[in-house]
Amino acid sequence: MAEGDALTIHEAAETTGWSPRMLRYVERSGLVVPERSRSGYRLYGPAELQRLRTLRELLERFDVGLSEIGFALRLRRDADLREAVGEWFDAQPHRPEDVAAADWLRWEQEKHQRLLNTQLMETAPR
Amino acid sequence: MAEGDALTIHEAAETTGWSPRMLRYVERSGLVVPERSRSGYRLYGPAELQRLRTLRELLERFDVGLSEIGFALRLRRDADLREAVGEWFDAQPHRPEDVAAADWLRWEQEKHQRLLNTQLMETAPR
DNA sequence: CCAACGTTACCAGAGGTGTGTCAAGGTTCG
DNA sequence: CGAACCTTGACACACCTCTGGTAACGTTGG
Repeated sequence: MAEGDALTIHEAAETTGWSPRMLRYVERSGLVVPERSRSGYRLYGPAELQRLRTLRELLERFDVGLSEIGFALRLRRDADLREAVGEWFDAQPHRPEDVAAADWLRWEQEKHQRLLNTQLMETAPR
Repeated sequence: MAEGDALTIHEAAETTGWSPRMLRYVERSGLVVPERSRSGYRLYGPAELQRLRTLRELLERFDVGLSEIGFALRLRRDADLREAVGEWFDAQPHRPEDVAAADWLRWEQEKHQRLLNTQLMETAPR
């Protein structure tokens, strides 16, 4: 055990529901980056643990991926990008929202349906 | 040619630099959704053409993908999601970003140093 | 009528994401 | 010292993104 109330990666994994593998992956995505001990061990403090738990909830609740939150982070940091994207959206003369939204929704539903189907195929091959 | 000054998918492809295949893909992503003729043909008007050109520039300039702009669109439309993501980012007590980045860099350097040391130990034990 | 175009629905292949596992080696601590 | 951790790196696999095809079939216009 190391100094302070910081947990090692395995301990952090157990209390947050992530796997150690995924904690390293999350770190690489830049979303939760723990401190390091002198010898290089990751040290997860209470703040990181909380952040990991809420991140998990966020991903599940909205069915988004790490890369998407990573892009949101990029949007938040890069003012040029944020502005350019905003301008592109704002430059809609007759905003096709409703039609597009309906289409998008249908597509999403179909995706989930496909996923569900394959899962059913796997778990109930009888 | 159809009614008005609308172009068919092939014509639109030529003047915007996308391929017909990609125009359908862009449509499915919800970013540029053209009107349809009575028989189902896609009709690209001047607004859509401009939108396609600027979208192209946006993607190249920032090296992002359609799915990422699609996520930005989702962020813009879904207030719940936008708020949740914002809260998650804001709930950073001591924002580890800068420190963590610096720390990581230091760690990398040290690792290389250690590696170099061990290599020296191994290759020059004579 | 028929050539040339449109539609959807598939297959395919390269590259990224998400996740597990394993190997080779360093660290901690009883 | 030795067990039980930790580190990075790599292989593997399934799914998604992006992009190109091809097939089967409907539409348009000379």
